[in-house]
Amino acid sequence: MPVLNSDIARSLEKLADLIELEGGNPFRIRAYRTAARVVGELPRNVLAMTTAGEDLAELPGIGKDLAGKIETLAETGHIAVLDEMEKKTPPGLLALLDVPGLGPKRVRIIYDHLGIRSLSDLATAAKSGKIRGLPGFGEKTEQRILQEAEKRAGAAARIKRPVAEDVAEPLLRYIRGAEGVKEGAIAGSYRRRKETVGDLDIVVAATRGPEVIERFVAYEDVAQILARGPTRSSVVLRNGMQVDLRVVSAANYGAALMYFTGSKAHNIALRGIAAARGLKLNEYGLFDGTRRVAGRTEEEVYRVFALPYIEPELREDHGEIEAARQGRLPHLVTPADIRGDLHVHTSESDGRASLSDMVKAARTRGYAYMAISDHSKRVTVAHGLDAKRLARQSDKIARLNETLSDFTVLRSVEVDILEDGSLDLPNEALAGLDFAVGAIHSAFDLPRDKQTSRLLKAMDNPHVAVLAHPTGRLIEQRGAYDLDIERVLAGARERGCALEVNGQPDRLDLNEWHCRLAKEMGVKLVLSTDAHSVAELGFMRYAVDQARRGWLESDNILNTRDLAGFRASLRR
DNA sequence: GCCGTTTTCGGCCCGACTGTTTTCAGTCG
Repeated sequence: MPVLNSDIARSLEKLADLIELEGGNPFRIRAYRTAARVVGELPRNVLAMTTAGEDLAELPGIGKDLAGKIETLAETGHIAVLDEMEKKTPPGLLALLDVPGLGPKRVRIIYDHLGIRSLSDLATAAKSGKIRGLPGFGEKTEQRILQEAEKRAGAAARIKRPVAEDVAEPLLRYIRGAEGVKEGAIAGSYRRRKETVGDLDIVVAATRGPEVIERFVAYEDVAQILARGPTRSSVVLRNGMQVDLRVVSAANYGAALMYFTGSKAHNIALRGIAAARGLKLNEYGLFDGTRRVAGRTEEEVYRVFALPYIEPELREDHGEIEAARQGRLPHLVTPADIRGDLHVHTSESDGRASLSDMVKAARTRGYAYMAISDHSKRVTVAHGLDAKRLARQSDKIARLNETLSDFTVLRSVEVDILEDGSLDLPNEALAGLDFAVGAIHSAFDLPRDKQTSRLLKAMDNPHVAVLAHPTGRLIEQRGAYDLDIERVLAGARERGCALEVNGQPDRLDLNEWHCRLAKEMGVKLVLSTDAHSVAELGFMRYAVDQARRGWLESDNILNTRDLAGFRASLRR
């Protein structure tokens, strides 16, 4: 099995944990963690990069030493220093670090004094009251540890956007109802519009902090209060989500919003800029000594740095600061730019709404066009269409179009790509359509070469104008199928085939990195919902989010064009 | 271990909350 970037990142992270347990140099530890993050976020496989002769030491935060270690990890999956440290440390000890409230220092103390080396050891010791006597520990800490150890800490999965929104928006409205609240927002990865959210960070500008906190912890959905101070509080909701609230004054609001929007890496980079100018940036503002020079709005802070406003979706320390400095930040696509949906199902296959209902809903959304792309026959569970039924649907669409003056229904199909790369419908059937969307729904586990060729071969067919959910991943459920994404992207560009950014919250496929890579390579993209109901047409927003995180501009996306422009840009 | 608009050595982001202390370390974000 090839060593994935995520494997390398995990090894580096583990090494950092182990060094921390040993009480090693905190800055060395940070260097390993930074490197883990950088490698984990790389769009391309490390081995592919080094094979192509690229120097890893040119990556930010990675020097000569780490470049060597990373390369060794990529080639062998091992490095000596990690193997040695793992031998010295009981394997269960690292799991203790995942217990909230236990950091390296306390784990060390527990291990040194009591010989505890696993979660179950920990729970037993806590139950028999052995923890409370340790230096720096007390009764409360012991109780908390017991609770967390029994809960098997750190198991909380990340939450997908629709669920997060259902929880977050009512809660924010509730908090804003507190007296003296001037402004409020959900910050964190939620505001950066990441595909999943770990917890919620809420920032509020208010005159009286304690009253806002009081209202917050009294929210009916709160199951547990983790912390409550005059300006800050954390709770766990009944569904297990953690929510952190921070109350600041209106004069600090911009700085606080910025601070809690993150990402952490973006913030650290900004603070570096501040330090270089003799300034200090924190959640209360940007300071020159004790004098506040900015902080009411985010724009103000960026302005002092001589930077344009950086959209939250870009704040990942993935080059956005450099781009801002050079005045080449992308002009990100917005929902209003989208003129039509290109991947929509009806009750003819596995959709839940009729053709006319879907069309009506699309017109209500202000679209100029929409492509109907039901499944093809191979996908039997979805009642996929054969050539005959597809032709009948085309006729129906043609008749429907005659009744519409300001809207066009395009004839398409989500044609199944078979294991050998051939298509599930004959060319004659596809020729009667405006275009076809190709997609894989079977044989996910082909070896990389075969899977890649399969997709390339499917795109050889000139009717296939769009490749839907190109990597097949399902968030938190199933990884992408093994494929050479760069070959697929290059192949799509050569053939003039567009790749889809699928807005289903379980898919969001292509992902943000692929979007960015596609843009750099000049591959055309489309944003689609893959809607199976009227409501799911709203998933366009998630596709736009993903596109924005991938630095896409409306020019990179075909369905931002009017119908004539869109038709002209489709491959022939 | 990384890095350079003071620097190739000496720094490295910063503050709130908790629980344990009796002035602060540890943890978290």
